Amino acid sequence: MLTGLSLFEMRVNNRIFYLYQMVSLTEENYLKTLYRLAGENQEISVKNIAESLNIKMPTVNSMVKKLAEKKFIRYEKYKAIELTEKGRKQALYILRKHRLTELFLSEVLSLGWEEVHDIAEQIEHIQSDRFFDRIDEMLGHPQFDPHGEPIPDANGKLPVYKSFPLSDGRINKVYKLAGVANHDGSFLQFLDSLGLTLGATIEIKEIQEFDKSMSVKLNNKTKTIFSFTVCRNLLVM
Amino acid sequence: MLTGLSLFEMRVNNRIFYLYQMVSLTEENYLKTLYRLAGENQEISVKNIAESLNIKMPTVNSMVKKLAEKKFIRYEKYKAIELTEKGRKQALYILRKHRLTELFLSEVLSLGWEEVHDIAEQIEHIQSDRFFDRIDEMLGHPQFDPHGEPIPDANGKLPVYKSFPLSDGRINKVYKLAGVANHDGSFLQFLDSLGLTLGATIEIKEIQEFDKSMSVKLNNKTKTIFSFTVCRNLLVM
DNA sequence: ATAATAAGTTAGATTGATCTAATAAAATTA
DNA sequence: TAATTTTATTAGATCAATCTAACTTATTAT
Repeated sequence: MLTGLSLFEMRVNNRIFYLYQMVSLTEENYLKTLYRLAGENQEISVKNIAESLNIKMPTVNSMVKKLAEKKFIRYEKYKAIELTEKGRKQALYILRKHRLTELFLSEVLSLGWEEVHDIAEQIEHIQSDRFFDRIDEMLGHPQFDPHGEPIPDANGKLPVYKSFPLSDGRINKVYKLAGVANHDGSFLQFLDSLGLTLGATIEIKEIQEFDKSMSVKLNNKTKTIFSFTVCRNLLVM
Repeated sequence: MLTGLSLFEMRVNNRIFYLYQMVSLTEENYLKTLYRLAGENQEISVKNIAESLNIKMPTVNSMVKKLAEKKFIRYEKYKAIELTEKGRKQALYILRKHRLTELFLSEVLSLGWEEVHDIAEQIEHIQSDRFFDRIDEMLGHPQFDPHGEPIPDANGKLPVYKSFPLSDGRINKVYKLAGVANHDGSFLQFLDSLGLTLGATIEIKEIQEFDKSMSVKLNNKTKTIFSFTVCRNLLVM
């Protein structure tokens, strides 16, 4: 079934033509998966795609050839797959629709966050910019969903995260390390020894009233305790 | 693509089993069309279906066989096609989703009534009773859409029209002739001469203050003027 | 470095929804 | 009623998305 459209640039005799190209529901789902894998720093391989979409490798193989023909990805036999700018844009377009829908279902229709995903998986393929723009408006052009995931804007631009000190964080929330406020060697060494690199996750488990120290879980593995000073110097988002 | 589910009754060894049967998006669209044709008192023929759905007759022919196997319709070669009770229920289920969606898009998302249909055609196939029940709730369980079309309830029951005299109607609304309060031959002849049969549409264009006469448009074609007496005797819904 | 294992590819089949061309039945007109 | 026209059906092709089985290339382990 054909669902989406993609703006397609074509050069003939040195002149540029723009035309809309149909994108099937299946293709949209592949692009979404490719984008997600790339974001998770996983290799975009035939195997990974097949597992993500729960289909067999030969199916992925032929689809990947089609997506390459349509210039959504770069693909050479036996090599790793890469999204092109066009593919990334298309993926972000769907992602926008998905996240706006989730937020809408949750905020406006008061559906539970757990049931919202499956419905959004269906609605994200609806072809109507007006529909999603209205939802976007109604929600006040949100930049992040309740999981802290960024919502691309109408031009496919991702909002920039604004980081803040971990000490401003809330209990039971998961943050990502975005930077440090203190660049002393000893502090950086301390982080190193805990395996805390940029992008590492920090979950706040407990906060002590008396000294504002925090019990945290790092990268969903190591548990430890951070003093208020440490918390103030860790910039997260 | 599989979208909907249909409750299916099966008898084995005199025992009844219920199971859910998949209904494809295409099948849903056929059922909708069949129901509409039946409602318009058009013959449900291969040709009519083909024209409605803008596909070729042989395609319809094979689909019709499949729908018959699934017990959504009764079909015999060269004979007229009939919806079964199961088919009718399924059609009403989709119709409900369609009309609730239209109303929702118009009332809640403030989309124009003209742009609402195409979006609803897509959303009606979303598989989530929770989603549509929420919308239904939010709209206060509406029984009719802005065109006066009935919205089936969650059990597939159509609301009963309550007819009222056209003289109680409002400007710019479209009504359907449901009966007459005066059965005099001359009155009926008058209606006849205007091509006003049961189900004919009457749109109120203007209402004169001084004598309550109405400028109306009949069947979206003929324009004329009805006296208050005529309006009082036309029962519409 | 070679053997074993994992990942990727090709070939060919299947299913659902569609088509065209050819044929058959039903309805209409002369 | 016979001829003509309309409608319905059958047969066979195509296309997208999927599969299994068999084969090839790349990676890993011994």
